[in-house]
Amino acid sequence: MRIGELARRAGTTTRTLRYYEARGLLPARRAVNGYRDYDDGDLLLVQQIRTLRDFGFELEETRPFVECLRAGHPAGDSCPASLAVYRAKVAELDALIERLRSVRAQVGTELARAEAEFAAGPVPRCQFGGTE
Amino acid sequence: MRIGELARRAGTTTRTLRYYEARGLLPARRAVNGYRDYDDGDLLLVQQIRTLRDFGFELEETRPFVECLRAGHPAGDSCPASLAVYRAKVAELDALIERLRSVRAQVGTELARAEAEFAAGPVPRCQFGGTE
DNA sequence: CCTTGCCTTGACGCCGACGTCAAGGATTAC
DNA sequence: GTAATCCTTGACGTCGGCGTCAAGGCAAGG
Repeated sequence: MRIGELARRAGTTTRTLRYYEARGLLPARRAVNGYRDYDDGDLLLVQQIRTLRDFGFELEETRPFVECLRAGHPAGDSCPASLAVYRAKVAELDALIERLRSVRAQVGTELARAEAEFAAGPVPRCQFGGTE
Repeated sequence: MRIGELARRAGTTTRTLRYYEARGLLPARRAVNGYRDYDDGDLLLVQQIRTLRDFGFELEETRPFVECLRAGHPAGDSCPASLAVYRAKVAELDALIERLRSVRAQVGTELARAEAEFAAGPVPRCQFGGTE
């Protein structure tokens, strides 16, 4: 299949697929006319990349999975390097979530405090208490 | 005080302060020689911005707080517009945390599954079970 | 007078993952 | 034959928040 069809079937764009090729993630055979020529295996590669990207993986982090598939393994995560990326990502997510929870708590506290002050003293515009 | 001192006292750089000025967040008076001239109120503005930035607020989201302070209010969050930003940020954080928790769970599940397969069947390299 | 260290503006660089446009060749539909 | 739709490569644009460099002005100490 050609690049347009692969893009449609993978739910992405031709620009994205060419970008992946430029990054060395998706090498393409060429037809005699120079057109890129893909098969169903390439579709699997793209789907693997897209799935991980949707999870928030950076493109480089998908490389072990892609190479694992290209090496003939049944799944992208059938290789040690992929598992290492999984573990790092889980740790990264745990740390990030904890940080965000902390920030959320602090912002929530500030919000509550500011709302309380708002309910108590409705906007002191002037220290002499002008009526305007 | 001049820009270098303000930067030091605020724990940031002169480049950052000039950037804030260019964005209209930190207008600066000028001395006769053209040097920017700041006072302690400006330090408060910068500290307000940095605090919110550390929380993950975008620069534009700090604007209501800064304008609130510049309007003479005691705190950056003494104004309705600031409270609105707080509320939006809390909602945004809640949604983000929930998404990340979902991703974390899925990645954790995939990791566990892949590890289990790894322990069970150690790398089927060839469908004929070659010894190499 | 000269050096050092502050300050000024202007402008390009960076990062990631593409979007978008341009110029031109190939293919397909009618 | 020709128009519409694909494909090719190349290259610049986007976004946020600055970093970094360049060329030059201003002030103070020795």
